[in-house]
Amino acid sequence: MDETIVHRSLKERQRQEREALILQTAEEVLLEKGYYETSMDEIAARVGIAKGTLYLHFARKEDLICALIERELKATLHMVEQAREMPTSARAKLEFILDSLYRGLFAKRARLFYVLYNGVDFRVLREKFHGIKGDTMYTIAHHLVELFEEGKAAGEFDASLPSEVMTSIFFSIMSPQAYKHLVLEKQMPLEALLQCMKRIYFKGIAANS
Amino acid sequence: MDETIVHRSLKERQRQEREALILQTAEEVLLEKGYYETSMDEIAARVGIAKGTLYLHFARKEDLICALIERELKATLHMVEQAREMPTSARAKLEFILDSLYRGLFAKRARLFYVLYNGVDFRVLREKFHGIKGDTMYTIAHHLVELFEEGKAAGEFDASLPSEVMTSIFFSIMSPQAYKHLVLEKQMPLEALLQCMKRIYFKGIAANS
Amino acid sequence: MDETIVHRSLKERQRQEREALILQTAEEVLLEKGYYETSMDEIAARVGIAKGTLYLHFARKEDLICALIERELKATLHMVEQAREMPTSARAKLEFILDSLYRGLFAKRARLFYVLYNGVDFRVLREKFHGIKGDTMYTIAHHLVELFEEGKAAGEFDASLPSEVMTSIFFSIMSPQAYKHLVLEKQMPLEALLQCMKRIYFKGIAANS
Amino acid sequence: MDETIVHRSLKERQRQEREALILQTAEEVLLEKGYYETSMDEIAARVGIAKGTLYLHFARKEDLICALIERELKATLHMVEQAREMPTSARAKLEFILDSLYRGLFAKRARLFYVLYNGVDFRVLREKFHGIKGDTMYTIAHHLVELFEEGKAAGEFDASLPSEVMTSIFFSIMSPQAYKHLVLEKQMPLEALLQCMKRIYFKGIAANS
DNA sequence: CATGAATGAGGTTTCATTCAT
DNA sequence: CATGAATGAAACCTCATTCAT
Repeated sequence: MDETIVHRSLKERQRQEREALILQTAEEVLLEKGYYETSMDEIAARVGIAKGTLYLHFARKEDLICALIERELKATLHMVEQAREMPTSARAKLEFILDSLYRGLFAKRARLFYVLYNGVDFRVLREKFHGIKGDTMYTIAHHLVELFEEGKAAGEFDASLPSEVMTSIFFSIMSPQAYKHLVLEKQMPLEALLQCMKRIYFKGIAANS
Repeated sequence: MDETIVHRSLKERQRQEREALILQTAEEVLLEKGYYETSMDEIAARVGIAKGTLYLHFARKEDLICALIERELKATLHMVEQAREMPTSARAKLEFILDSLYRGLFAKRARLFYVLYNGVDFRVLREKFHGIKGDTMYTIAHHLVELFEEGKAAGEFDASLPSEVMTSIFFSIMSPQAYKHLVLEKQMPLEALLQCMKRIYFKGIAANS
Repeated sequence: MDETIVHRSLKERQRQEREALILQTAEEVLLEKGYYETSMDEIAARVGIAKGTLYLHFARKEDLICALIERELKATLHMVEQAREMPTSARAKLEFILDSLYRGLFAKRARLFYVLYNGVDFRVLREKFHGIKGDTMYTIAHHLVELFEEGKAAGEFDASLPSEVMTSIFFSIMSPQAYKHLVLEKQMPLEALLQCMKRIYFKGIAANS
Repeated sequence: MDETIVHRSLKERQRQEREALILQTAEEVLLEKGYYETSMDEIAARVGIAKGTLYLHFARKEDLICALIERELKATLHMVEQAREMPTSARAKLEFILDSLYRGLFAKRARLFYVLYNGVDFRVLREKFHGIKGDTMYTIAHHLVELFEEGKAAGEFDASLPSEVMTSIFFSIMSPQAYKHLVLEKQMPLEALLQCMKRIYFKGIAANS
């Protein structure tokens, strides 16, 4: 019996490891090629498994992408929760979030997140996706709203601005295009761009002193 | 002779009208479904013509989309040029541009423009597309940069911010997602959203007085 | 009345002239590109008429090609009849035919004729084509058979060889591939090739002296 | 381990068998209808597989046809090499080649070979095709040239005739049209036709004794 | 379980032919 | 008559998904 359990949990762990590998790989391909140019064949090949095996983990291409998105959203949520627990000003917490999202070669996560929130790609996935939104995405947004409320209460932010709008702009202010255009093409240092964005954004929402 | 000319110009006008209708329809489908989910079949069906007829006007799907994009970009450029000629402050001109882009049911043009500037779609079109970008898109961006310089010179905007960054944010600040989430789902009036965006943005880039 | 007739015959002559022009052009395109790569569009464009006009003359692409073939066959028949009337030996007549067919830049006629007789292209046209074969082509072949009989009677050719076989080989001995390979690629003079072919062929069918 | 190998080789053998079946079928359709009238749909249907399966074996229609051609050319080359090794006169070797090509219901191979060497089809394939020609086809032709040289040296053939011309005629002497006309329509026995052709050809190129 | 060959719906594109002007 | 825009059948090819081994 025990052996069976151990065996099962071993199998199960292997399964989860492979699933993680699939998600990792899918993410890479997705960011390289975009949703429609990404084929299940290529993902399977890059992972080093058969296409059929891919379908043992994710019954549809959609499902794979959704799992991917959910994974990223959960990691993001975790990061946002970390930020909320920081013993600093609301602004500092928000800056921490921005930095986390966008640092590290304009981290994959940020690009994925952007694609997710602003993207025009996954149009078809929207419905399914909404299930996730109502879950993780909504929680993230809610944390941010609370952070903005927190900042307003502390006199940091302009209380006459709706927190939802502040959240929306927060998520759209630094687009991958800006990164591509300014950092990659025009050679602007990422840090400089981030500082600039923050200056504009936080000044824009600052309380009138 | 005259008759021939009249006849020709009639045919030509009909042709252009139909082409406009195709572009119009393609735009709708494109915005509804995205590039990859848009089929030539569906466009033809919606226009009410045969597939072959579509190909008389646009030899490839690519060409149709590019024509579409070019049309919108040119119209946008025209609008931006109008703004530049206005006898008002730089900020007023920029507000005019924002209003033009985003008013009217979050005008299709804005969404297309957004997709165009921030999109992760069209990955395949990039080459051809670059011809357009490098041409019209670049000119539009250049006008904006000059508007920001103008505002800086007039003491309206913070001269220590790079105009390119201001331009990037200007284009990404109001994403279709914000519109969907706040206006469509949360029933926020578009005008209120626009005012809010503008307040944040222009305060964010304002000169330190 | 008379005027009508004159008018009609004028129209009719114009019509025939145009038809000839169409056939001429079609022949050129056909030889350049082959049957399947030749489009009615291109023929019409090269002739300088509308596609619809083409269809006033030839109701189907097949018909145009058949008319073309028939024209060439009739010209060939005419030439063969000329040969038959020559006051020379059978061999000289046959050489005249070979020269006529193959001289002049490996005359279009020869290539068309070859395509026609040996070609693998017009497979689809075969049925329709057979109607022509049974008409003109058959007559041509018959003339050749008679020429061979004539030569046999005169002791020129080997009487134990069936004239039909002699005819078949006569038509296949100089393929366009031989021309392409030897004359165009290997720079062999056409005359030398022709002489060579004739030497082999006529020696091959010569009477045992 | 062994099982895996066996399994693999079984799969591999099945794959090759199917590929052979596809080539076989494609050959039939090709000979019946010609390149342009042959559709991948029809080949798949005749083989009894789905269209997609066809594309697992041959990524493009072109590739399928080329594989077909290459297969035939290689088999032909093999046969020619066999002939060269025969301890007989050059003429006997050449007769062996002719017999091999044309016997057996005017073997498909001969027709394909003819189409290949003399065809006006495949215009589009020429580039890819040239790779094959320049490779296998050239080798075959070269063998023939050497056979003719051999015969000349042995006093069998007329040394004043260029071997290249002899080769060209050798390949064009027995056209599929002759076969159709004489054997199929006029009921001439294939053997008789072959004998006749050979008599004419070899007498034509014989040395003047 | 893992595999990957097989499937077939669906997409783009071409072009002979028709027909309203 | 002449025109050429419109048609739509049919071809090639891709790829998510299934399923026998």
